Amino acid sequence: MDTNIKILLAEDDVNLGKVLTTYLEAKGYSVTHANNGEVAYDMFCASNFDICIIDVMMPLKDGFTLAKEIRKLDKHIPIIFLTAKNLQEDMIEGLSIGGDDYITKPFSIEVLLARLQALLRRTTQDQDKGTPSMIELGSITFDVNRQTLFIKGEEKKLTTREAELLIMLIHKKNDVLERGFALKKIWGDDSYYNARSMDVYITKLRKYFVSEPSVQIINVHGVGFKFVM
Amino acid sequence: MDTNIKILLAEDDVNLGKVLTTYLEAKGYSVTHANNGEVAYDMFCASNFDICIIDVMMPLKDGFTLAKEIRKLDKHIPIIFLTAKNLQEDMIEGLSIGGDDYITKPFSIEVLLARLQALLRRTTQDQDKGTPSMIELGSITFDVNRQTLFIKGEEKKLTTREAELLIMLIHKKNDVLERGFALKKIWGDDSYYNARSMDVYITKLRKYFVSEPSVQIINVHGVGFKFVM
DNA sequence: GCGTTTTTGTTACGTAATTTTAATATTTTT
DNA sequence: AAAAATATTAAAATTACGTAACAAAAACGC
Repeated sequence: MDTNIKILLAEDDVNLGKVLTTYLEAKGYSVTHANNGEVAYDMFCASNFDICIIDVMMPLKDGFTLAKEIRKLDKHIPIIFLTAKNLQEDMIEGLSIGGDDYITKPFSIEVLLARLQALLRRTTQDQDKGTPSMIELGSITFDVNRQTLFIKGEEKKLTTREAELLIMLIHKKNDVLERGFALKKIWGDDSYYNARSMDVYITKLRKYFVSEPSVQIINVHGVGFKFVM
Repeated sequence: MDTNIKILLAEDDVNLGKVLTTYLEAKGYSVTHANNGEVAYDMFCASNFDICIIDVMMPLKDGFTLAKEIRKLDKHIPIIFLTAKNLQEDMIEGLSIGGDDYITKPFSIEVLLARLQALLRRTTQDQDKGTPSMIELGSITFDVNRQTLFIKGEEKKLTTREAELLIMLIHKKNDVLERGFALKKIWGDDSYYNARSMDVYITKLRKYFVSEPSVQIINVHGVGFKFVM
């Protein structure tokens, strides 16, 4: 799981609440379970959640009222409604007061998870980070995004093919990158000529690393190549 | 209605397609209706939509395949699936390949509208947050609305084409913008001469960023261009 | 409307990337 | 050790990209 997503679960059915909590926690989420709408509201105020799952019919404060109050405090937080009622008017009301999704009971727990993930995917847009762009290869640095090697201060731009192949080799560092696998991934099929083409690129990559003997691309006869360092 | 939201509707059932189109247009949306997956894909490439509503079972190209292809070109566009199947596995698959919602037939048209609005509310909101008028590109600022770059205090007004291309590149930041895709979107078709024209504009954009080496427009041979920063 | 400016499109050609070819070398199998 | 399979390398051929210079079209001011 990403960075410990915090879920507020408002559900008065003790059984269902426990099942959901256990399941979601097993999936790596941090779950706070409230047994009624008022407690849920207090908990919402007391802490920072990433998403709310709210049962519509609850004692003391129903789910719609709770959702409206939460929306007043936070216009952006994702809200999923759970409900035993399958009335279309209720669904429309739930969505129109600011809910993002509306799941009717009985529902499969996997479906809830799928909808939860779909919603989180959309709301937590952190796609900027995620790919460590810089990789240290001994004294040589490889900027993956820029397809560039920095060799003793010198900047060497790689071609697309060179970069693709190097990424695959590094991904299998100290382990064999199989010929056929790399060929299919990069060249689309493992024909004779593509295999020779790959050989050409192996040669080119080796030349870039002559100044760094701790890095080597060694051949494993009949199998593929191994990037060792 | 906001600013004329454009919907791509991929639905092979002619009747349902017409009903939905009429209804959504009456609600102020602009609807483009495709009768099968292949036509839908072509239409997606040919213009700019705000949301896609995709039937899962369609001739020539099924909805899941279509959605995957669309997701490859645009990571952010909201997608709602429609389907006659009520299989949980299909719903989970649909959501996990990048769908935002999954509605099973028969459905009430009001429910579709409510879910559509809930999703648009979230995505247009996020867009406002995620794509502000001013975009910082290293030391250079790009005013999207005014199509202007601010380079070391100097104001450089971009032409429409330059701005269109730059916006598409930024939208795919650190990822490949496919040649054919950009050509169809901006130039209408991906003929040889339009491709050369695109090259010319890439050259122009690169010149604007010479003073900011952390920003680069890298060619991915045979595929397209990557705006990295 | 008319000339000017700006923007966009076209063309030609140089450069670079990739694939194909071929000659040679190495490793494995028999 | 010979034969077969596989690998290395340079170089030629092919394909894709980059850019300058020019042409056409659209937008603008008068």
